[in-house]
Amino acid sequence: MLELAVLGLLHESPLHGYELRQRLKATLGTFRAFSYGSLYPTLRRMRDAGWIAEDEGDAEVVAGAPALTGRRGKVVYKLTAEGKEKLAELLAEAGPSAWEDETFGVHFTLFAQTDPEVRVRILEGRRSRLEERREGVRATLARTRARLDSYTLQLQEHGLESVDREVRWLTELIETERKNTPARSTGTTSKKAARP
Amino acid sequence: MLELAVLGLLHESPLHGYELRQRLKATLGTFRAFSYGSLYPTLRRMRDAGWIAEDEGDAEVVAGAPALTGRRGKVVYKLTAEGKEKLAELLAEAGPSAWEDETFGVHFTLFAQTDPEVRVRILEGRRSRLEERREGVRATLARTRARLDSYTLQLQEHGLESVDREVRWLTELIETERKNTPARSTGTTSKKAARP
DNA sequence: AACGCGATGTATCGCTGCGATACATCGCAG
DNA sequence: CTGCGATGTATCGCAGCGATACATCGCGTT
Repeated sequence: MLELAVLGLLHESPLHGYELRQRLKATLGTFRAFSYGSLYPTLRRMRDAGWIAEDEGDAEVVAGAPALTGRRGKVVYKLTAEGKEKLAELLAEAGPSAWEDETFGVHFTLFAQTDPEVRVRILEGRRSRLEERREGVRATLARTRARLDSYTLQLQEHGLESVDREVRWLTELIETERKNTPARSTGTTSKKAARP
Repeated sequence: MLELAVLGLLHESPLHGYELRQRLKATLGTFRAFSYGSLYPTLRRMRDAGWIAEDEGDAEVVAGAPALTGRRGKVVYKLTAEGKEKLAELLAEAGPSAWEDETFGVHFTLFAQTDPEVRVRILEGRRSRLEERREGVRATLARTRARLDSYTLQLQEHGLESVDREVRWLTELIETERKNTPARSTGTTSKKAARP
């Protein structure tokens, strides 16, 4: 899902690997880093897929002595038309893949570029996912509570509270979101709206 | 670090893969699952390394028709002497590897089997690690705040608060821990104590 | 003037773990 | 007697991480 993040970032301006990684750190914050070990291979894959292209141009600015081995200028990437299409497609994605732990954060940072309806759907999906998990854990916990030592119990408690906290956060966001949208009809509008 | 978790679980009683996984879910709770995709290969690796051994015995209880293809009874594993050694070694580990995101939870669930001094050291290490991360994010955030849209900002804020929360939790735990131990001298005892 | 160090920059390698999937058996409810 | 959900073992491809290597640039110190 690094792909989505990269696409989103490049949509604003062309960037090279290093910069991309800085931005990734800046936008994702506490959530993840996306090391170079994933970035560069992904960039290559995306280039091969035709979603992004190398935007040579200011390479000579840096290239003081480019004749060493096989040149070493910075490689600036920018979105292609296909890339933009792909981005739009991924941004419209409001299915389970969007509310998974690893993916949700990325989607969230791109909410400014996301359709309001999709935003709400992702937020709600994420919340259900979390609630499911919480109930699952609670159930297992109820069954096994007796067997567990106090440390493990404390960990469970803490984990459960964390989930609770995120659920509450999401709920607030959803309400704000609803308030800010023209409120198209009440409750579950549904009736689909361009599902791929 | 599934290895540590498995070692810790098997230290209490012999178990087979499926059961191991149930226990893993029960003890780790919200933190992770450890799918079969990691469990079984790990089990094999550990067996090959000599840390665990297959404890055949009640295989015939289940084996109604064992002659099918190449038998299919449950495989019960138990700790070997080497396994116990390895467990003790890993349990004494209080270095950076113990306070990483993925590892910390596992260490924590095994705290009942861990030396009190090591417990405190892990807790403190984890806290510093978190504080470092928080400051790092805060710094980047201060530098880039202006460029970020409100959604991204909210994500940052939420993430930061989560980290804060865990730091507070750890602080409480550390205090409790100190209170419960005979308090060997005051503050940073240090002077080392069997570092591998 | 020389030195080195930290930021910038691209890239690879091995490893851990995940999710999906396959397959087989058992006990039980309809 | 039929099928379904729990029990049980196992593999495959993939994403991402952390460590590492290497090269250049701008900077302040000595």
